[in-house]
Amino acid sequence: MNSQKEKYSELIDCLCTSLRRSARNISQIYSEHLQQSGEKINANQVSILVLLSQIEKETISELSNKLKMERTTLTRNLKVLDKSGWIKNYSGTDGRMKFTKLSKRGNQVLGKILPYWKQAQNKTKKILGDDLKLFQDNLKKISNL
Amino acid sequence: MNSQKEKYSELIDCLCTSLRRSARNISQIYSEHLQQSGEKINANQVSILVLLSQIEKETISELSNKLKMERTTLTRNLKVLDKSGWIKNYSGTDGRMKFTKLSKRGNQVLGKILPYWKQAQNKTKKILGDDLKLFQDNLKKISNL
DNA sequence: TTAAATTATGTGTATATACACTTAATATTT
DNA sequence: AAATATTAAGTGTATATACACATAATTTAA
Repeated sequence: MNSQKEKYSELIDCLCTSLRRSARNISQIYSEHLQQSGEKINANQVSILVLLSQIEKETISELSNKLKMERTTLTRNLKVLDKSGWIKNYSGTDGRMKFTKLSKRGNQVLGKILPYWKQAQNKTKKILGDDLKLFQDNLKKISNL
Repeated sequence: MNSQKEKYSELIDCLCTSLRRSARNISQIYSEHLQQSGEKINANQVSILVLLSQIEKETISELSNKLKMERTTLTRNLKVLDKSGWIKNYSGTDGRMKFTKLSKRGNQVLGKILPYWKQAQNKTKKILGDDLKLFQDNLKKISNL
């Protein structure tokens, strides 16, 4: 059945598949570099800590909006960060809300991994060369689809 | 501590984070379109079935190389496809190897989701416009980092 | 003010991902 | 041929992801 092969051949150039594949690989690259800091931390965890470093304290829902990450996914991700002592949780007047903040140790870890993150980022930028800005713009477009 | 905010501000433009975010979102888009076929299938599962449609039968290791997907990840992904009856497994003369092939039902499913996949793919292509080819090239570069 | 609707968050379940380790089979070495 | 090394695949564990559903607190409507 050679017709089958041709029937689905266009499905090979799937943009979703390509993006997932790239995300897998770049996650590996970044995480490998981060390992060299001696901290047991990965790229996804860093991205959340970085957001926390840029704000005072915010609710899970607000954070999930900014990260464009499903709220319940974030809940589970935060649990891991909490276990490592990198974040701190607070409650406010509204008993439903839960506020999250970067902890002192979380801040220290960010400082420690910074140079290794830079290495990974530079490595990636080098690959993209002049296409960097356009590439980032296109990623943003897809994130907002 | 405003200095902290500036100290890590460059970490916000993390290419890894952007790629992961885009991958999450595009996966949602594709999966939503695929749902409309009536089949309970997602974009990742399609990508594996598509690869299988292009080959005769291959070992897990060979498949994981072609997909650039960790072998043990693929093992688990194949288990899901097997449960749905979309693939078929064979053993060869070498008792260690396990060969996987698209099943008749798997082939049917691919035919059924094809138009919905096309919708998602066109939607994405439209967003990228003239940047499509360059974008794909850059994704490929990152996949091969 | 009590009932109903809304809101913020968490949990159950399933899939995706990857590393460390295990197991079984084949190939190589002695 | 038996011991050793290599190879192919699976399992344990942990994290990431997302949907459906549950729960608790607050707000709105009656």
